[in-house]
Amino acid sequence: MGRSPCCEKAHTNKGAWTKEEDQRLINYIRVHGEGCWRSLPKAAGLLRCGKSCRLRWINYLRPDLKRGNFTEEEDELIIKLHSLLGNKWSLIAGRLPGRTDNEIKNYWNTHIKRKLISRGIDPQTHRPLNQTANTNTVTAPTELDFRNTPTSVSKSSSIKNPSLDFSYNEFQFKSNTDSLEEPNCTTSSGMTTDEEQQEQLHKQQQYDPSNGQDLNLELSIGIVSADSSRVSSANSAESKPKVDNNNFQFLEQAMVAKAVCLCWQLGFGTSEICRNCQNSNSNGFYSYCRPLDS
DNA sequence: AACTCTCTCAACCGCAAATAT
DNA sequence: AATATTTGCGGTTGAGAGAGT
Repeated sequence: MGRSPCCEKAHTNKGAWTKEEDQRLINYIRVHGEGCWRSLPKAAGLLRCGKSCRLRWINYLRPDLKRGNFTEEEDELIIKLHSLLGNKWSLIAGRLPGRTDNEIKNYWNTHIKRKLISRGIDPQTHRPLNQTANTNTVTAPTELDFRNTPTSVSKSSSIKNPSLDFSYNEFQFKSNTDSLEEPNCTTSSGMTTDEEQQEQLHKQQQYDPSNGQDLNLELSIGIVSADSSRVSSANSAESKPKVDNNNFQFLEQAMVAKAVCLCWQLGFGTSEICRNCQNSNSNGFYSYCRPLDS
């Protein structure tokens, strides 16, 4: 038996949204909040399917959206994140406050791809174009590389290697429940997590997948155990900490659980997570760090 | 002015994961 | 545990705008 349609297509509008529809949606969400997208259209008096409402809100109507062109800094960050994560647009968007996955995806396809090609870099592999024919040679010091992995593969491919490096990140994960231990616990490698992070940082500095460019991603991810309320309820990471080795989200959970603010690691500011990192977004990740005085 | 081509981006679609029953 | 339902994601499409002829 196939899936039932998400809505009664015969009685729903499609295509561009009118101002009146936008206003109805905004008004409804102002009063009732986000969520329950399935029932929202009827409740809000909209002849749209729930998915359409959700998309319209997330990509266009949300008040915290940043409008306008991408900055050079955002360009570079997207490139770096794409080299790390591949086409994980929602994860990339999680690092760019006010930007949506759809927006970044479009921007990537229309601008950044071309930009990289003009630099002589293959936008899929992030390697020089004349080397992409030989990309079977794995040069990264990693056992799992998510870059350019089709969704179906990354979601279904087994993370069976017991010693899992999350490539290019300063954090190393093990694909067992130890990965969710508290900081300072000794891991299977015999080092404390702090030591591992130091070493991973060192590795990161040594290895550069983007052709000699600095790959300090300036990523920062909050310690979920310190205050799990910071993590959005939309993210099931904290509410269902089950470990699914076949699921990419396991890595997200592990990242959230184990990683710490890089600013903090590097000794910027105080002994606490910087305030940029405290602004968790809907993915449950914290914003990437900007300089504290920006 | 009229037509064609190219580009952009909002929106749709199908699928899979997550959640509910 | 099995099935149904909802949500979220990534790929793709197509309408509209702008540029070129």
